[in-house]
Amino acid sequence: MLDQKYDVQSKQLVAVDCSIFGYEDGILKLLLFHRNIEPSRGKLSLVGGWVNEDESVENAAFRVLKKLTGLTNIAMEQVGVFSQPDRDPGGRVITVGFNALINIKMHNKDLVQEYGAEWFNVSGLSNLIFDHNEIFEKSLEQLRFKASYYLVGLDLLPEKFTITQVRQLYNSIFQRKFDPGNFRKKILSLNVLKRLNKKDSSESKKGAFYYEFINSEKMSINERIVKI
Amino acid sequence: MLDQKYDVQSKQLVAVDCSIFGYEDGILKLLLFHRNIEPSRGKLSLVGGWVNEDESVENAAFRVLKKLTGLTNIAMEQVGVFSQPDRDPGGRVITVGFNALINIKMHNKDLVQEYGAEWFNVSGLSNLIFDHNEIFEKSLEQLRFKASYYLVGLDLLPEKFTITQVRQLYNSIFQRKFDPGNFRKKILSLNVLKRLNKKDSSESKKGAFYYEFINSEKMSINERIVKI
DNA sequence: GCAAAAGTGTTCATAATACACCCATGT
DNA sequence: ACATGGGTGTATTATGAACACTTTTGC
Repeated sequence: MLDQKYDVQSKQLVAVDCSIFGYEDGILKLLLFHRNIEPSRGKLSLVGGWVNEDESVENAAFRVLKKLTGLTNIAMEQVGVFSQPDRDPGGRVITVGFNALINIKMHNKDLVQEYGAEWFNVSGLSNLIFDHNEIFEKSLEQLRFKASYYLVGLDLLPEKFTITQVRQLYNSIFQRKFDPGNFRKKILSLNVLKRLNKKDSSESKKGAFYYEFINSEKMSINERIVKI
Repeated sequence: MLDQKYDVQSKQLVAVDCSIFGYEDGILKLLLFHRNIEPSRGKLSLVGGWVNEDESVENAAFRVLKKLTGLTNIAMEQVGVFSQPDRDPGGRVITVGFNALINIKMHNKDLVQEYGAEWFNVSGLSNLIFDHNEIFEKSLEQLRFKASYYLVGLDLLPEKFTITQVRQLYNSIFQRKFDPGNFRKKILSLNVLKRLNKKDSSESKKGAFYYEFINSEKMSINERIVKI
């Protein structure tokens, strides 16, 4: 700080707002809830919560995610700070956007229902409250960016999965169709998947080999997966 | 927010800390100042300031930059939120890191001196207060990342500059030596520079053509400049 | 003439993309 | 037998990196 003392500064309300992405039936979805406090009661909102004095913003984000889905140990990432003084008509709130990508099948549906939350298809979302559209757009952009460099979301798929399933996940994230042959070659060239001897015959007559993840550590930012 | 009311939440001190990078004599530098309040009075610190209730964090960052350098209209970018409860021994402060890249020759040296600030070579910096080392490391990483996709810092150079000058700037940002031939070809292939008819003869006997920037708008993220 | 920076050209390896084509099998 | 998704191979093009080589001119 340039010169002012700590005790004469104005304090602010600080919150987190989480873009919780989920994947189910080949579709990328976002968890939203019907806001139950004024202002804008009943309208759609990202999942958020206040930041307490004795915790980091990351901790607040994890707390919010757990409260709504029951999930812990999910990677979350900062998206950015949103702090226009008038962004929340209810008062001055500085919010930190966070991203999470979860397996819809794994979360606690009772909690989601209790809070009036719902999963929405990400394509076409545009009527959230406040500046939540902006936060969501930036979150999606960041998810795509990350997915272009890292193999994301393997924990969203079953333990054993086919390359086609990975491709469908990527199709849903990027809203485009990747070439089956090229995508397969690219993913396998990363050397992070191990082919099993079992086959999945539910999607094709020939059957597709199952793969599993070896480990996550050493994927570098140089190994670009898809070009965006 | 999931359910709590606005008026019972705890408010926090919010600050910005800016990594102000400068370029001079072929060297990348960082503006730091000797902190003049307790705790840690006298130790080296990033340039920071408090966020007021009626402004965005971006506004606070611009305000701080102007206060210390006199400069306005400088692009600044969020680096991230740093919010460990104990990060500042003086009390709970949530800080937002910001980046700026300025031309050292253009700033107001009197202001810098008045606040006890100094320019330090970025290579080897490691003894800042609190978590400022972490903020600085992330800032430098972000600067490099951005410079790998966009032609940054052209306003740091004279109006008319040689390709060699651009390369030296990049050498200083990445702390490595780019191949003169390849760098030249890559930069010129972006089609954002226009060759002038004048030559600079101060650096070589043959003389090097001056170039100037055409415009900044349409550089896309696909046009990678250097691989990191 | 020579050193030194400016600038051009060549080669090699790698990677993205498009797309042809074979494989296996349930119906 | 044939349609369908699985999987492989190939041609094309673009790009990065290494580096040889040519140009210019002050000394």
